[in-house]
Amino acid sequence: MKPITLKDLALKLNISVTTVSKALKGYSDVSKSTRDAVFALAEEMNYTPNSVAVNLRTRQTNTIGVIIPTIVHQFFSKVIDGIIEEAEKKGYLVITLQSNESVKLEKKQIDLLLNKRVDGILISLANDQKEIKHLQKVINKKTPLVLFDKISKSLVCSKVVINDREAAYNAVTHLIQSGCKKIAHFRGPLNPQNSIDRYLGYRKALEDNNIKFDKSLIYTCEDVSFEEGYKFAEDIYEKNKDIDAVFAITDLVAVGAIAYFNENNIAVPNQISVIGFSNWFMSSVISPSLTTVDQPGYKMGKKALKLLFKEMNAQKKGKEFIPETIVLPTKIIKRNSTLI
Amino acid sequence: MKPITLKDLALKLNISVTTVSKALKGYSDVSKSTRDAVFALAEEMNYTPNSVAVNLRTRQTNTIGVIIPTIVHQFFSKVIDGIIEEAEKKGYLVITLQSNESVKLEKKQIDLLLNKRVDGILISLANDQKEIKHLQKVINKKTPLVLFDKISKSLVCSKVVINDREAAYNAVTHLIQSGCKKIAHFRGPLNPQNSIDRYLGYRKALEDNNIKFDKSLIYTCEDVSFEEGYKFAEDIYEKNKDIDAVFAITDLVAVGAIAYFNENNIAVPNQISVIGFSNWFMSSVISPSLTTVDQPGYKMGKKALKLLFKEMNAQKKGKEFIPETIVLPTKIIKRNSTLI
DNA sequence: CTGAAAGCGCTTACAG
DNA sequence: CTGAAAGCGCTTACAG
Repeated sequence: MKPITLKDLALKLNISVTTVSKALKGYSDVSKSTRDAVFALAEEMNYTPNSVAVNLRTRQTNTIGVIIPTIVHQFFSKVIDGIIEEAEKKGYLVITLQSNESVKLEKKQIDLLLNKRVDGILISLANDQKEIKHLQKVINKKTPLVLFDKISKSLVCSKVVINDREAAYNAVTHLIQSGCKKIAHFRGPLNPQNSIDRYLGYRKALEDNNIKFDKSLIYTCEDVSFEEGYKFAEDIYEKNKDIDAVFAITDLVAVGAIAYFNENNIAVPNQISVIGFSNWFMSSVISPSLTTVDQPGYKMGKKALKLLFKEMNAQKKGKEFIPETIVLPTKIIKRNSTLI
Repeated sequence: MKPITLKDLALKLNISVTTVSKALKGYSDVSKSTRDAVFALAEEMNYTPNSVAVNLRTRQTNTIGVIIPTIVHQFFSKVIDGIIEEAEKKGYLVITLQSNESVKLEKKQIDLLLNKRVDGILISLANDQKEIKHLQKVINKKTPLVLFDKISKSLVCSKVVINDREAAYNAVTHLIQSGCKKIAHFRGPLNPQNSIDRYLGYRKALEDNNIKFDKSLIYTCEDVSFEEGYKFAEDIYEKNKDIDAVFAITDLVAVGAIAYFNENNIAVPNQISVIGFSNWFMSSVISPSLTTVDQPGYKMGKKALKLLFKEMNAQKKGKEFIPETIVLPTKIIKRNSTLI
């Protein structure tokens, strides 16, 4: 039951391992008769090459590593979907790890992947990112690295993102154009760049429309959860009956807010409009259905992998590679939680 | 920038590679002074072992492979979550592959994982499963294998499942107890075992309650989608105005049905009750919220991996391993789409 | 306590 | 066209 090796084939055919290897790889300097014999026997004995040995010899594993905060999250599972599909096309396998928003875990996982000698790493950073030494290490070791969605501006490497600031700007502008004037923002945690950017987009939209920024209308999520959305909606409504819109950091939070409004007979969107971010499937089936910003997860996964391959290929050819940043377009999906 | 190897350390310390290796692995037959020197240098030079070489030498990769139909599906992403968490605890990495419900792809992926010499494989089968040769191959090669959720009865290996028949039986009984008499079933595709079992549970519940089975109340999903739920709801309502309940193969289908009923002012649950299966997060936030059967994905992933390890360990010790089947409990989550 | 040697299963530059 | 040899980076049984 031990796997068949090249040696087994060579022994049976009475030729050298070298020749068997070359025959199997279709080298031209092997006679047709030998090649045929090798292929026939390999087929018959059900030979499959031992990837581990090949990897060691070629210093290449055809494996890439992916680290995301959490997989049970529609956006990230879409990204993973895109990555796996694209990787498979090129004969690569994908190892997925979850940081659970912990930088400590993230560090350990980077080391695991590095030891595993993956050919490249794709990562979306944990929220409490303050230091980036572990990522700098990846770059120093010349392991291709691409950040996506949750990135760090201070790292010099390729990135795939959306323009969070602009997307948020557009979302809030949409609310303003529909007549809203007192717009709350349930923002994300303080650290992540995309949470900051969405907040800045919100502020800019207010500014450009001469709406005074009011700090008391800002709530900060820690877990970015349904419960927070619900709780913040309750709190803000009790303190500001005249609030007329909520821009939430993500659909889950928006759905929590809508749940509170529904339960308390506060009409969405007639009294309060709500706009989310991400476009989870869920948002299309709740009532009222949620207007939101579509965030192209699947595409982001594909693009991130393509960029990684580009870097890997440049490296193989010994060429210099200049990091690229790809900004994917977003669009507002208009549904029934906003007036227009 | 080439990674540091044992040889590099040995050269610097003027000792043999053997001793360096032993020191690093904490063998007792290395003097303390040597060990200290080795550790100090390894630390200083940032040595990390090359897993590929270790894997080749030890014939073990500390990697397991997982194949699921699709990752963008809350149930499966929960399973993956459970698998990854559990694997990480034991120092294992997880390669995830999606069959997209294609057996052809599944076969290729099995080969990939086998070539990769993963230490074990976890799989939830594609729907159009008719043959199982590729899985039999895994067993023949003595690679530990555990099936979960979507299994094949004819394979002799470990399995982790829920009792689909019983769960469906309970769901339908719940509808009957609430007074429903004309209960439709939007079933899954014809092939998968769990789809068959849920259908059988439905029939048994009718039988035990003296409700005559009516073939025209059965609709068969192909994609198990929202759209199918919607379409089937429309069709059945047009043909049977007196229908009073729908038991759907999965939440997504149930949510599609509810969407149709809502849009057409057919009161759920007062006119028609709806019960789903899986307990996606979505089900708790739609209106009316969906009564459903909770399917423990996270736990299933953990259990499947534990069973796999059990088999791997037995194998290492040369012990015989008798395949086990674990049946996880399910429960009905009562919400507002049913009368009680 | 230390190390030479063999070997895991491949690939490839080189010689013939 | 074929193959001996070296080597990828480790581990481990064995000798001293």
